[in-house]
Amino acid sequence: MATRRRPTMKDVAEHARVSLSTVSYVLNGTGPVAPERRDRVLDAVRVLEYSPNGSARSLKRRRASTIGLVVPELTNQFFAMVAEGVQKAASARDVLVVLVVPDATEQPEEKQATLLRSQRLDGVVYLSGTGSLPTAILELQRSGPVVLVDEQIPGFDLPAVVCDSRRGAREVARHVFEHGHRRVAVIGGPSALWTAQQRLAGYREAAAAAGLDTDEIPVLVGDYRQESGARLAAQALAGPPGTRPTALLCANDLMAIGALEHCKAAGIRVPQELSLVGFDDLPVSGLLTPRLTTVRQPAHDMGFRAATALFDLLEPGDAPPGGLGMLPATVQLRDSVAPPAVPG
Amino acid sequence: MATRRRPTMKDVAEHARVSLSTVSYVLNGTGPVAPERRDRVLDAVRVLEYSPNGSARSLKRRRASTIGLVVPELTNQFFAMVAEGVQKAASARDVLVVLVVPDATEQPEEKQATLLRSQRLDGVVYLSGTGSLPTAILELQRSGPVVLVDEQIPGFDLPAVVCDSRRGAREVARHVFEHGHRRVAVIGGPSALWTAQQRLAGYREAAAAAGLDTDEIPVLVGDYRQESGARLAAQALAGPPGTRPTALLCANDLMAIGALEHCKAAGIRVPQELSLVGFDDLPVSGLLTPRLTTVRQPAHDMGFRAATALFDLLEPGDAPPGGLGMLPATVQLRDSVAPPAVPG
DNA sequence: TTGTAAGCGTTATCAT
DNA sequence: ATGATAACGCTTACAA
Repeated sequence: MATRRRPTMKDVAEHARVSLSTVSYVLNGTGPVAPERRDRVLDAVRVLEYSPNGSARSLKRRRASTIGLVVPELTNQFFAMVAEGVQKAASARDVLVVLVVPDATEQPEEKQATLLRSQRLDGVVYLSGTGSLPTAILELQRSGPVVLVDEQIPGFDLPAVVCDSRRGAREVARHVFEHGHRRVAVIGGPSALWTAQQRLAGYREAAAAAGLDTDEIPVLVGDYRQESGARLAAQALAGPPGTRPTALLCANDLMAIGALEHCKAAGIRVPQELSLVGFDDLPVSGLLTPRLTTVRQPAHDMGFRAATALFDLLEPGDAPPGGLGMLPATVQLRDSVAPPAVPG
Repeated sequence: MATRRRPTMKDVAEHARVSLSTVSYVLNGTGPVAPERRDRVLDAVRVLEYSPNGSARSLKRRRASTIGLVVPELTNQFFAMVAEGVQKAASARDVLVVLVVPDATEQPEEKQATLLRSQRLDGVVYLSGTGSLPTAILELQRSGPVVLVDEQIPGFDLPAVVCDSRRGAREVARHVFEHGHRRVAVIGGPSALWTAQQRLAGYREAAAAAGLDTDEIPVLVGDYRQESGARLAAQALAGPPGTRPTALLCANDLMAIGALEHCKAAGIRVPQELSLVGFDDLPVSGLLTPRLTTVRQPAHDMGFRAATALFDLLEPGDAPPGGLGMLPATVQLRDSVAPPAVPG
């Protein structure tokens, strides 16, 4: 059987015995069309199973109705939740979402910028997540609208949707100090990342409020991945029980999970011998033993808002591009924090 | 500042003082161009920061260099892993991946088919995952190439990448029976799904081999979600300890996790009082207490292969479209299985 | 080796 | 209310 050519508007026009423009008017609801003729067109569309060619539309309209979503990985559930939020907002507007996962093995920024410049993407929701230099984002931003999620660049105020990491970190740390911990260590995120800085600042504020010397608190720098959590926990807990930290403040759940795994392997009981807190509230965190005390980020909502902000940027006049305030990060009290074995 | 129009090939041609086609030849490596002129073109491209308009290309080439990935949700890590595999294969070919997450609240099949027909997508990798009628997929398939993942439609042999669920299920169940369990219950997946059927069949084979009457084994039908696992576990374990099952065969990890949560809440110790197995080997499963005995599906690889198969379908002649054999599913022995408290 | 010109399938402007 | 017709930016015969 010969595979038939897909019908074009021309075919529809001929079938309905009207002109090309009439078909276009009907399809887009622009321009007036006599009821009888519009029915003929609609019929033809149905009969021929016509559907408009997206590439031609994009070319003519100068808009792809597609946005990009840059995430470092999908298996991190936080990113997955953000992605679902983005997808939901886009779907409501009949906009496609292209998944961009920068290959770790290459310099991805140039490729992304090219992609954005190629007009196949109208804009980008960007979640650097791990590492990635701020300057690269600035470069990207020259090619088209970019909205940052879970990230911010202090000097330049790019649109960004973040939550109040500093406050969340401060509160969860306060909870730890209120249990009487005095020797704590921080397992932080990549120091280039805004979230890592904010969380560290939050921890320090809480420590200061608890009367500790913040300079005395060891800060081990991880990369937000589970493995680094395990490795750094091992490092932090190397000393004898009497001198090592009684609590670990982990800048995200993944590293807290790594730390917890280390403790299990090393026979350190949590929370009896060591208290542990994370950040993100991944779905898994409530399933661990002990259930992890952490800070919830409204991931889905963040993604949704970021996409919404991007759309506002793309069609000015619709709504003010503002409104990307700071979302709340809420402490989830669970079982991984207890008073230190030896108070003081 | 006035925002400057993006450069087109025409601009490049003028800047380089060559014709349009010469630029095209250089950019696509088609047609011979004198070294000196090619440099002029490349220079112009750099100076003007030109990058080709993707929509125009797609229109002319009749190919969007974009595929769709249909997944029910991203927060399920199995799907996320598949997605990463798809993304990786696509990225290697400079093909974009559009994320399609069917909204549960509407009939998505028609929308997807329209999308595929609109030529914005060259093909689709389809993971129904939960529910979704096979017939809908057949309909979709009329609009363009579709490769199924983790799913199969018995009658019609659509290209599909699956792993050997039946064998995996049989082996993990055998492991349970070898511990001496006689009273077991199955928490199965949606009966319309191939994977659910296969796993159930595997469990039954193992039961038969262990000398049990397969008709005696209660099968509770879940939906592959955590909540249904919890609910069905409660139902299965409602009886007194002497008569209720001593082991639960769960058709996926999510339901096993739900079952485990129920047991914790109900004070049933796993594996001492109840053995539990899952299927999928989600990253979280090894972090649970007890660590979940389950069957690993090579999710990433499945996604990668599915995408690869789709590309083969799209450019015939490159490689034979075959090769989507059945991948192995391997049992992961961990801590959630133990002999029943009261043997026999 | 280089250039001209005819589409690709839409949308939008302008007459009618 | 309807219909020619000119773009949109690119690829590709075909001509030179």
